[in-house]
Amino acid sequence: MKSARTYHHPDLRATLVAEGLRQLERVGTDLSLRAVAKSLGVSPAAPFRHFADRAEFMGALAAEGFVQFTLALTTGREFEPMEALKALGSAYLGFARDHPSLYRLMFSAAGYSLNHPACREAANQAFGTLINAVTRAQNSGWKPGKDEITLATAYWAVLHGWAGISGDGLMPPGVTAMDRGELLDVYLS
Amino acid sequence: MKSARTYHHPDLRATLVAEGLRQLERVGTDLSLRAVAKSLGVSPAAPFRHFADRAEFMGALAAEGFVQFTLALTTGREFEPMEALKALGSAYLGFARDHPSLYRLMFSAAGYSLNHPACREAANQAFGTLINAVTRAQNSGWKPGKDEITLATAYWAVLHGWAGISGDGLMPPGVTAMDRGELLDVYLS
DNA sequence: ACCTGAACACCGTTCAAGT
DNA sequence: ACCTGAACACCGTTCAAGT
Repeated sequence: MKSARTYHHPDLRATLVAEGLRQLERVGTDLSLRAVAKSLGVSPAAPFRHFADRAEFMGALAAEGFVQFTLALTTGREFEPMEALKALGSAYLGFARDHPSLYRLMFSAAGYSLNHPACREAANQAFGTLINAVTRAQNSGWKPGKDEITLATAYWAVLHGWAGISGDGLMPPGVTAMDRGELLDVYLS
Repeated sequence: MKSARTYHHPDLRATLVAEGLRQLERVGTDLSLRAVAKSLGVSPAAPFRHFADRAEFMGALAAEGFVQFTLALTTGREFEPMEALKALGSAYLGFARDHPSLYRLMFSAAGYSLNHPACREAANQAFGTLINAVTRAQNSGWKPGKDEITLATAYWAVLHGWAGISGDGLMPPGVTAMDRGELLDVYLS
């Protein structure tokens, strides 16, 4: 029924991921693998030649999200340490705001990120970027004496929590204005 | 086929919520309404006499979660303000740790909490408890001059982010030990 | 007023059969 | 090696019919 020309897709795996990322932002984190396949004109069973199951597919999306994330976090190297730390926070919140479903997926406990190895590695790299910025700030006199990993994790927690509250529409009315860096002044004083 | 005795359930709505909360913690946030109905010996269509759709059912679960949450947060009134603030944070993290799926559901943006009115009201009450603790601390000299709602939101963000990172299994190895209050010392110094 | 039974459109997943 | 077609068990949801 189908010509041999289109029977084998050039690179179905990559195309599925690309379309998956598109649908993720459109329909949210419970996107259907069937719908992704259908919009690519491919059979519902086709994705299973490239991903063991839906969880592995979602893990691939999350992994791709983490590399984009790390890229977005690599910023502010030209600033002085304290400004660079704020710039990183600003970039973090900007990414979460611009890719809400992707960000949510990346940090979902549904096992997408947890076991998926590529995903974990990409996440660790993102966290490494954060630690670097914290270390730089600490070397310039910020919060001396505290363990740097603990400090970085706590900073991560502020950003992660802020992104979540904001993204879930739970931010109290008066507070919305400061989601681009001023947040950090509250604790980073 | 069924006797008139068991045909009408005493209080199906409440029973559905109770069983829903049970299954939520067992199978996670993507529990099936059909499975809940089945384990109650009731037809798959029965829940729809009590909830408009699945989202409204999940909203009811989240609302129940928020009242338990508020209860858990009402603690430390006997302590001095700064200790009470830490106790609240400790209780917050304890709740998130003990009810991971419920906590996740409560803050999920899938629309469960957002529109659901009972849920929003319960969430606001929980946030009010937090603001009270922050105000008490501020009146005793903590971070003077900062807007109290902003301050409370930032504190909330630390806790929410910490709970998320911890619950998703993303906490770096060395940091796990301090999830019961010492976290706060990092920023609340 | 509340519940059932059967149906519908959807979903993830499997597997023999096609190219 | 990669994809299809058809099937299976599941799901949310609707609605006429039962109590």
